[in-house]
Amino acid sequence: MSVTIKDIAKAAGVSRGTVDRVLHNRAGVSPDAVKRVREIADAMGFVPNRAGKILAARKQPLKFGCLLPDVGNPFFLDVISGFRKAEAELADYGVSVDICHVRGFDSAAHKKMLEKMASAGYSGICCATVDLPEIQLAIHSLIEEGIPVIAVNTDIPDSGRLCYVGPDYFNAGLTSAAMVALTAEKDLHILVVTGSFHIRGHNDRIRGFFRGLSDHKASYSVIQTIESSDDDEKAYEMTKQILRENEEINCIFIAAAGVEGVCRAVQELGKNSVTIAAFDETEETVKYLKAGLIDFTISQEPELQGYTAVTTLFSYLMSGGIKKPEDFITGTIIKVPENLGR
Amino acid sequence: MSVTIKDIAKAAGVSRGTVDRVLHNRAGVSPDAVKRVREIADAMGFVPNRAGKILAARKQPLKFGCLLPDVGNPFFLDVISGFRKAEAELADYGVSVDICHVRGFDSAAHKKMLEKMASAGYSGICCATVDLPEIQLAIHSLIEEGIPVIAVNTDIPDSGRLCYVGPDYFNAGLTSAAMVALTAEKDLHILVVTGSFHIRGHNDRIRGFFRGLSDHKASYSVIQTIESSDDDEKAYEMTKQILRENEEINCIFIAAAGVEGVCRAVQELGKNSVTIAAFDETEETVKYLKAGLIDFTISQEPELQGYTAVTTLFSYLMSGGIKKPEDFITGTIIKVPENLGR
DNA sequence: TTGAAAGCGATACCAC
DNA sequence: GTGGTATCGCTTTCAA
Repeated sequence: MSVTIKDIAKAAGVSRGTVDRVLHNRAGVSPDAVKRVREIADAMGFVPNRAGKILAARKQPLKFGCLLPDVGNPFFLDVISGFRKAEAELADYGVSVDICHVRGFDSAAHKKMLEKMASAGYSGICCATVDLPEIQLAIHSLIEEGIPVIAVNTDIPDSGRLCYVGPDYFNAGLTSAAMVALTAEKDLHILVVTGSFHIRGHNDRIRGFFRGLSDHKASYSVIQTIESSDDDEKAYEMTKQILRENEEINCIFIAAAGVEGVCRAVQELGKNSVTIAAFDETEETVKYLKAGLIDFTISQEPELQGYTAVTTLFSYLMSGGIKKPEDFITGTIIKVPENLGR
Repeated sequence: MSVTIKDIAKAAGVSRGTVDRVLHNRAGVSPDAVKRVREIADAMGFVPNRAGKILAARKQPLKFGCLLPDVGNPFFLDVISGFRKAEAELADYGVSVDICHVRGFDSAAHKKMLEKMASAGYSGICCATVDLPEIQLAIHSLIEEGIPVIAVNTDIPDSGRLCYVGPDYFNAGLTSAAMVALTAEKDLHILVVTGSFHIRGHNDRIRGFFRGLSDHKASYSVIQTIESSDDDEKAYEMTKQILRENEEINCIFIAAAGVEGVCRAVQELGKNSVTIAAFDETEETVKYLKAGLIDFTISQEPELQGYTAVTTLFSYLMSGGIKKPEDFITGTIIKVPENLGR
């Protein structure tokens, strides 16, 4: 059996209350007692018992807030189900999770939501937001108010966030290139469709992709790079036009949403031999994978992201915020029709 | 806040002790009280609080036993690290895990170990063993003694085991075929190297593979099927000879261990254009993936298997063994050099 | 057949 | 500054 507060109290010749005060760096203990308790606790290798903590903590239940740019973006449904799974698992421990929805990636809207969340009484916050200076500042002030923040899906390194939980976008691009190199013709003429030139994840995927092609000594040329703004209609129109004007295109790299639009254009033009590289396991990518238009997609364990973010926040608070948790990088998952959904 | 035993006791006009007795189907309660408590508990939607249970349960700590055929088989190292991870996470809750090592798949040795484990005082057992009648019986008697058993990595359907935690071997074969179809030439001349003709997982992978090739309308012929007994030396000798005698072989499907031997033979003969399909992310497959001899391997989340088996057993016991947990099928994970280790 | 009470480990709060 | 004590939800034991 492991060491308890009671053991320490006895060994130090003080009461459990005093030990608790020392362990939580609370004022009102004589320097002498502080020193003795600290030493004994260290010597005995004290680790607080989670079950006991949790039970005692039920008097002040924990509420977490999760910010998501998910209105109109089905990808985040899986992240949400991860949040909910964690909430269900931690319900006994007095944890509840609020989801705060925002449409798109408008930084003003995100900032406003973060400010609103600051005064909602959350014990911790998970957010998938944009890495821009005003957001970094908003997160900074949350942290100064003592609310820990975890960056989910998109990192915000200079914000003081506790840690990052999400994919390695560069590696996903790299892996996509490996799959293209295995699959496709040697002479690639590529159309790149990105979501936004300003979102780092998209850029990292593209960088990774071309690095990967180089690593594989593939000969390739980029015919054009377009921005879909995650809008299928726009992606459709632009793709169709560009494919008409550039017969030689034999590979389309879709760094973000817009899959439906691109695929529709390809299908209508009957260009079935074009290799399409996509990301994530959404309704659209699944549809076109099954249809055989897309050969593979690279996914990123979205549900695990949501789940891990919440449980990490909980563990952090339960351990008294001693040490910052490590970043959690989710897998680079290759999906072909055969292993969809598993 | 949720319903507690105290709430029920008050509502039913009995003591907490009586409620507890009813909830655990213990004798010594008047039929009248039983009925009332049951009804009220149901009506109020009582769900026992894990933290409370765990804390009270510390007086009788839980010990789990895990049977593994891992002596000489590096694949199981990852499964073990999953067991250890779960143990560390549940240490606060009084859980400890013993690993019982067995060499190979000799059913007599497995049976003996299971019998030994029966009298070691375990509250639950996880086992990766062989699906043979004598083992089924041994597991049956464990269960009759009230020790729940979870099958890890290899299912033993007719044993009364609580559930199965492991991969879908057939799907792994199917997915392997899809990768070969993407990668390789159209006219396949295949050498199949299996571990044992008697292990279902290996057979399922092979079945899945050929089903997948058919689905992809690949034209193929099987030149030969050999049994490596997970022995690299044997695999090396046989592969070398067969490759010499059958120049046309352009694809080797390795359903189990023996990767090192096969690859060495291929390398020595300079047959670098042969497509090799392998399984798992072991030291050997990683080595030959990086060397470019293997294009891809299909992995199965071994660590997650170990982790899930133990946590599932724990949850089951903590919930009072109310309902059998669901099977947990781990992912069919495609690994290329780029996404190794993530 | 039942109730009351003593824990499990950590925390909060009220006395002194 | 400090000790004592009630509490979180559940289990177990001892009396009655």
